[in-house]
Amino acid sequence: MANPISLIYEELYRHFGAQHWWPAKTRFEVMVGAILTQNTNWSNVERAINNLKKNKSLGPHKLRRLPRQKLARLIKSAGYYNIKAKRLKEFLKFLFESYQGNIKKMCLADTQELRRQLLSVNGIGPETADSMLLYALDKPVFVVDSYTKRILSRHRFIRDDEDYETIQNLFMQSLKKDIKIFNEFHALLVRLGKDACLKNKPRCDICPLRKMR
DNA sequence: GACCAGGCACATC
DNA sequence: GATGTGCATGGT
Repeated sequence: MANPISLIYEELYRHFGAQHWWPAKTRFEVMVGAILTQNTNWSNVERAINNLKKNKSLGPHKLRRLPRQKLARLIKSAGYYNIKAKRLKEFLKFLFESYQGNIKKMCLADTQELRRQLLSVNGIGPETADSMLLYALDKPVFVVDSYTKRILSRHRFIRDDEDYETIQNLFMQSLKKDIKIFNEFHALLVRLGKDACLKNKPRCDICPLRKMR
């Protein structure tokens, strides 16, 4: 298991410790959060989620009944609120048409089939689909996000224009197919990415990965 | 006031 | 098929 990718994992885990992701109570809350967090700071998403909870709307049936305009108002803090309200409605339409609004049924489906279905929903791209699969449905899929790309390309493990699937395959072929590791690793990469040291500089002297350059 | 944040779809060339 | 643009709030 001594490949560069698993060494990165071990180094980040040693440095930051467990991240306890995804910060949500239910599978449905994870899926809603996955759409709301698109290109948006998590603290803004939390306000939106809390508004949905206060309004007692954070469940498949309740959210489906909520008018789109009302939904948009409640999730305003998450930014792009009109488009995200539309995307949530598209997702709910899929959830009810394919699984009768029942997430347990969704869990029973084949991973690759589910991924293909999620990607066919307008507003759900690879990162959102994979976040749902891993963090809501416990499927062994690695989530690639902008931090993952940036960190790996800064450290010269990938080209900076490498595509999603290639990066995902790199992780999935280098690691044990274990949802706990996939969960923790992605969260650790986000944790590292949030560190100021990597933001606007190609290198940083306190980066826990500096030895691996 | 500029810049950024746990993307994605769509237009245009 | 690559590249550009709209979507929008709240923190630094």
